[in-house]
Order: sequence, then structure tokens, then C-alpha cells
Amino acid sequence: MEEILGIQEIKACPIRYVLAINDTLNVISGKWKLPIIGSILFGKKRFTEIQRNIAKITPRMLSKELKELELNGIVTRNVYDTTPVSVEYELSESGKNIVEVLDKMVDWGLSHRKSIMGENQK
Amino acid sequence: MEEILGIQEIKACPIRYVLAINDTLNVISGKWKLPIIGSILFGKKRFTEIQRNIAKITPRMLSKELKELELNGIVTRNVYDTTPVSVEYELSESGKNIVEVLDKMVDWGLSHRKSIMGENQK
DNA sequence: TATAGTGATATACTAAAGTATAGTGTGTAA
DNA sequence: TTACACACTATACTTTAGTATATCACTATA
Repeated sequence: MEEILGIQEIKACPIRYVLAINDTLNVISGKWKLPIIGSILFGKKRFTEIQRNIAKITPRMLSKELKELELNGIVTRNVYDTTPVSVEYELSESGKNIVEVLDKMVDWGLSHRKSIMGENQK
Repeated sequence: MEEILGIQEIKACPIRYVLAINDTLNVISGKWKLPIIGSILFGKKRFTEIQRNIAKITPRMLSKELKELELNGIVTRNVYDTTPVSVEYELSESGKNIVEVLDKMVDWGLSHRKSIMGENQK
């Protein structure tokens, strides 16, 4: 029943629904966006802290992705006038809410894994 | 409150949660996977029907993506022994359930869009 | 016999995403 | 004054994703 509702929403399929899905995908797809979101999910962090948090990310990628996330309103960049300047990155409200999407993805991912295991045991 | 629950789920952050999110992302990211899922969401379809459904997809891409979706257990391929053979593609149960994830993505995408509009009007 | 449809595959290419490595300007601590 | 931390940027490169175009074996219809 719940599934049918979802289907009908997509069935109506106005362009803005497709756009909304794409917006969401753009925020979370790519190799580094999720790790970055994960890293600042429980509080603001500085550039180098995030970098230390995420194994193998290069400063180039971190800088590039943070800029993109900021531009898209997912991350807020706070510059403090200390010497030397310190910069903290934080999730916006929207950024925090994405957790709801991630939770659904975890649910689906886990149940899909289970269903595949079941197949293999047949 | 609901948000906090989600956060704590991720906070525990065992490797399999991260894997689950990645599984889900792999199913829906890329240029053609969502259009393909959309095309067969309301019933099985044949190769050429899907191709006609999705503007500008090449047979190479459709073939490649369908294979991948089948391998990942999202799509089922049914071959009928007619002359010439006809092949129908259909979403698996898991494939159908992904709609729940998509719905959440629509919700977040729309509310994020709204929040950004609000910013611009300040 | 020619033409078109079905369900693809092969080869070669371009574009986008990501990596490697080095370097910048500022300040602090030994 | 040497060395290191911070917050990056620049240049060049490789890898992956996606495109373009041609072709295949088969069959049905004109």
C-alpha cells in the first residue's frame, strides 16, 4: 500500500520530481561527498581535521568538494579572524536532514543484501 | 527526535552500514539507471520499448546497464522462446522497493530547493 | 529479393571524475 | 633559523563513464 503511494507519486512524474531526485543524487554521489558529510555530521570541523578523518583524500579533492557542497547549500563555511585564520565547516539544516535519506538507503541496502543472500542459498 | 535516531544509527557506523549506503548508491547513480528503473516501474518491457522510452540512450548503454542491474539483482531478464526470441525486463522485488528511497529523495530535494529559495529572497 | 525490426555486440573515441605531486603565504614553537 | 602546522591552489596526469558508429544473426512483411 505504502509502495503504491510512492509509485503513484512517481507515476504522475512531473519534471520537478525528477529534478528533486537529481538534486539529491548530486549531493551524495561521487567518491568523497558522503565521507565528508559523515565527518561533519556530529559537529563542525576544520579542513585538516576532515582531511585526517578521511583516509586518502587529497587536499585538492577536499577543497573542491567542500566548495561544491557550500555552493549547494549543504555545508556552511565559517572563517574566524584568528591569527592565523581558522576555518570551520558545518552542515546546514538541509545537510543535516539528508540523514533521513541515508537511513532509507541503509534500510534498502540491507534488505536487498538479505534478499540476494537468500537467492544464493536456494 | 526522528533525526537523532537516524544520526545514532550512523554514529554506530559499523562498516556494513556504509556498505549498505554504497550498495544503494551504486544502483541509482550514473546517467541511465534511474531512467531505466522508471521505464519498467509499472510493468515489464522489452529492450526496444525501453530504448524508445528513454531519449538518446544508445543500445550499448542500455545493454550494459541492464546487465549490471540484472547482476545486482534489481532487474530480472525473461527470455521467451518465440520466433524471434523476445526478451522482457522486469524489476525484482528489491527493485520495486527502491521507490521508497526515491520518495525520500524527492522529499529532501524539494525541501532543500525551498530552503535555498528562501535564502535568495532574504 | 529487399527492407525493416529485434536484441544485442565491437571498436574507437571524448568527457568527466579523480589522483599525484609540488608549492603558496601565513604564523608558531624549538 | 629551521622546521612544521594550517588552509589551501596549480599543473599534469590517469582512470572511469559515457558517446558515436557500425555490425551481427535472425525473422517477418512487402
